[in-house]
Amino acid sequence: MPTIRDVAERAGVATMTVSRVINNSGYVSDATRTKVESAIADLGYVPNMLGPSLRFNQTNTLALILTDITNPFWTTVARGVEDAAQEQDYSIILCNTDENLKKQDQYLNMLLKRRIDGMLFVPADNRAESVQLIQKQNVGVVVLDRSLSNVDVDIVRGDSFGGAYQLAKHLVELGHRDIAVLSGPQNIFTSTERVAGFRQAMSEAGLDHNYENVYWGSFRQNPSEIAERALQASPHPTAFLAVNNFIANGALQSFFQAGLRVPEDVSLASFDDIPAIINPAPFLTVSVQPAYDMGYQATQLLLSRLRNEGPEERQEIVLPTEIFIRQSTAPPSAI
Amino acid sequence: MPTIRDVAERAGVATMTVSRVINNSGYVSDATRTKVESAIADLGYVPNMLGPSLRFNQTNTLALILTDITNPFWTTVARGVEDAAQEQDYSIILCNTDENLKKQDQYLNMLLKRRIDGMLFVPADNRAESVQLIQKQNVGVVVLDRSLSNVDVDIVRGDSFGGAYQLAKHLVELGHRDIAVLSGPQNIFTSTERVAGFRQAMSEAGLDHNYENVYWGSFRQNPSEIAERALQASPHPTAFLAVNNFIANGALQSFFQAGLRVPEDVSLASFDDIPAIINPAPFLTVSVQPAYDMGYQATQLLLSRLRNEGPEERQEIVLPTEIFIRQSTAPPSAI
DNA sequence: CCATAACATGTTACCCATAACATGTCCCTT
DNA sequence: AAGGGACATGTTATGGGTAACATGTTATGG
Repeated sequence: MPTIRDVAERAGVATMTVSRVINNSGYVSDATRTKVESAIADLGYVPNMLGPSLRFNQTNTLALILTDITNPFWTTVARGVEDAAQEQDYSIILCNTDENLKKQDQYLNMLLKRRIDGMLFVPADNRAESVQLIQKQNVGVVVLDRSLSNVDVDIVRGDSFGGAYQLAKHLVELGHRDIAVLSGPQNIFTSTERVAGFRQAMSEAGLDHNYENVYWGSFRQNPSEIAERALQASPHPTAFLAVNNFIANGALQSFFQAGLRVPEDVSLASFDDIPAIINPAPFLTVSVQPAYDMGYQATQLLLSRLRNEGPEERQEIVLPTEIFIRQSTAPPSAI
Repeated sequence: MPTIRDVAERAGVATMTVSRVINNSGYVSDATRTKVESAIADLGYVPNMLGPSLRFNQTNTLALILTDITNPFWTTVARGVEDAAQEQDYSIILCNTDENLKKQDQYLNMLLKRRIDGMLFVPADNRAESVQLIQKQNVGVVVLDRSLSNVDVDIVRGDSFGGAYQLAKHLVELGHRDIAVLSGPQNIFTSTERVAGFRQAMSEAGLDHNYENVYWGSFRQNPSEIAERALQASPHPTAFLAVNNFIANGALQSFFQAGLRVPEDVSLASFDDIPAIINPAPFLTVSVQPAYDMGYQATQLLLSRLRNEGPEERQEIVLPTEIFIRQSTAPPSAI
């Protein structure tokens, strides 16, 4: 691999002059520039970013730490992140934690050793420690999708409360009285927040007796298990609010196995859409978060922080959700 | 940020001793180890990988350059790549080229400047130049999904020919005679290879007169346009073989707009599946490539190359596809 | 014609961790 | 008792680029 020294030697100039040519900085005469450029071309020289990275402690690299890129919601977020980063000449290192704290900590350590400039971070739990660890190392961080209390950190997330409220209200207005929530873990913000939105809608509808109708579970392993549990109630609920798309699809499977038709026998509403190009015939009534924007805006915020620009105080940007009423929800059947 | 020197000073030892403690290399007495470890903890020291990276020209970083992570096929590949990389302590930089050569070249340049150790590369065209550029810079590369002629490079891909052959044969066996291929660009291997598999099946069935029934288009912009063109033939084909999932979904949309039912009026077969967790009620007859394995195996091959292990000669690993016959294909209706 | 600015190029120090080598101690073996 | 291996720690050079500073040249204007 040729270095800037090899180029300088071949062109008969100092390395600094080569550097000026490469970065278009300072004064360089046309004759020198030409000489240097042809030396670069002859040698096939490619500058080594590691030098300046080490010297100035700037790697132009961000990390995106999320639970699982396999979920189309996160895929779309990732695309927003990547696009925003690319516009400003930053690279993205991708990390899947699978909601696994050990894996997450491993990744965080590795990223800190790499001296990445910032992280877009979907924490696997609601502790403050991980974020504080990052901040202590002077690495920028914006938390995605989930809110954390007691931490002074920028957050970009969807309106989980409002989305769940709208979906629950929609089910109530269809005439459902016995509605259950199929939720994720209790220590994850989106789970609890969506449950809270549901409860608010139920309270307002005077259905407080169903306030506790919440089945907690996992976002990942065996997503149909949650719905199976909920179906054991007798009579089973007539409507279900799934807290994310994986849980909704798991529920669909267990409804199918129980011989229940959607929406004739049970209604199902959920969060997050599948892009039309993947699913051309969408069926589920959903509350959709602006996933791409979430990634894009969070990255812009992070990059502005790295430039010491942007708002003084910490931001908690809550993006509005949009409800799409489709075929999976209908009035309850007369018993 | 504390450096190894700060730790050494605080522990009253040489930096080299600290290095030995961190990397568990060489001899260190227990007493010294304890001193150093508490100094590390006190200072919150995190080693800076950039030093050794610069010194030894090894970044423990790979890049995954693909067309669009938004496509679940690529998402799954990406997951395989990431898992394999993580097992061996490598990070993945994600790049979406959108099949855009200019964007691709930009990324390649940026990655070379970063001195990444290797690339998993889905080339946006079938030229040899891009791969040669990478190889000239002494960066490992494994080409994914697409074959390139005239380049000495490892390739891991699915059996596009065989998959298309199987799907076409399936349509023929159902009784279809007028079958069209909805294809991608002519300069992309998977397009041409799948068209070739289709033609082989048609030839064997004595349907050579339909040999040219191929509609070329784009993988990305306006995926329903290809099917629209194909429908203008009169009579229109009774069966369609879409060359990837995006094109298939675009076709479904244009069939719907034309008032054609699938499979009653037209049959549709395609490539690549949507994971069950995303689409619990799969409808399309598809030829499925082992996407996760493709990513996983390619990464393992790349990493073995970086260690100067693995097979002597270049590998072209062709992974078998599996056909899933579902509701989107049926015998042609009597006219 | 000289002071000064603009132009042009060069020199040096620095970032951080570690391989390679150097030095020294202690204990065991013959 | 001497020699040698295992143990323990330290010193130095290295990698590639550029900010900061230094030096020299040419053009401009009063």
